[in-house]
Amino acid sequence: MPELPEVEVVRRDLEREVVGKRIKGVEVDAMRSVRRHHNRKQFITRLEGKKIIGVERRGKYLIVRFESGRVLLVHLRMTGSFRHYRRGSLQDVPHRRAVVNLENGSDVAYRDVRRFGTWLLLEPAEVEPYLAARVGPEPLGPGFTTAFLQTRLGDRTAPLKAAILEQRTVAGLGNIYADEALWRAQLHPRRTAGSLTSGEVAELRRSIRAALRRGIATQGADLGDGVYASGSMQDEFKVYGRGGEPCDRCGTIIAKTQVGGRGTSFCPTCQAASSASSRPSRSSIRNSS
DNA sequence: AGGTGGACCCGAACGC
DNA sequence: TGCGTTCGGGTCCACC
Repeated sequence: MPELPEVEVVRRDLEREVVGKRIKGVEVDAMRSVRRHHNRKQFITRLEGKKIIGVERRGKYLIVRFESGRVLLVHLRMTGSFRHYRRGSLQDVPHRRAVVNLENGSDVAYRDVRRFGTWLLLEPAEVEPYLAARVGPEPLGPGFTTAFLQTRLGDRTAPLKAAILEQRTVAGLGNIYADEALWRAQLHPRRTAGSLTSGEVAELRRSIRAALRRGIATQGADLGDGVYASGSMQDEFKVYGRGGEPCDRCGTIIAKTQVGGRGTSFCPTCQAASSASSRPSRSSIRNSS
């Protein structure tokens, strides 16, 4: 599912294909978010003839900026994806929900099997307030400090994993990279968020950043399900989707459970519920024999 | 106020 | 084989 690394890969692709281009036409079919927030005809009219000057990202939101200052805010949710087609090669793929025709003759198609994805056209003054209400500092940016994370976890009683999944705490973190980050930090997903020592918070911050960076470096994860992103991160997962397999660090069988209503995979030994002292150290990483 | 669980959606995987 | 059921995932919202 697209989380920060996958969305960043999509952003880079889109940036390369659409920045500097002008929109000729837009087709929108069966998009709940457009019907809910806009008059469809007006939505299309507002995009036609407009020049795209940038594609940015905040958390999992894609920010398509126009010359006018208006912004198309796109959230892929679970199964949203974009694909760029050269002039005349546009295909009528299953679950295609929208197409943006560019003036150079190429097309950008939007696919979304489960139709959770959202497109929202915002006026210049609306963009920052909208995002500020929903997402915190970029975890790979300078604002994501240990002090910030400590404040967000505070004395909260929610499970640690639920706390870091909040987008105002860690913008762009989703279920997969949350599990991967907690494995790296050797923290139990059900630990009470407020129970972490400052050392553990610092390690958590490092682990979140490392997991996300690794995701970007591998061009994100490709989990099929109609998603076009084509990275190789799925081959490097330490816990996600690996329930029943041995932990790379200690050999214990990876457990699969529910935390905060979300499927959660973790190593019961490395990520013990308490007592950091008895856990395998980073230096005892197991050789694959 | 913080925490929890359901709704949204639909294909895949599973059970019988 | 074919049917029905369950699951999952990000975000919002209602409820406690």
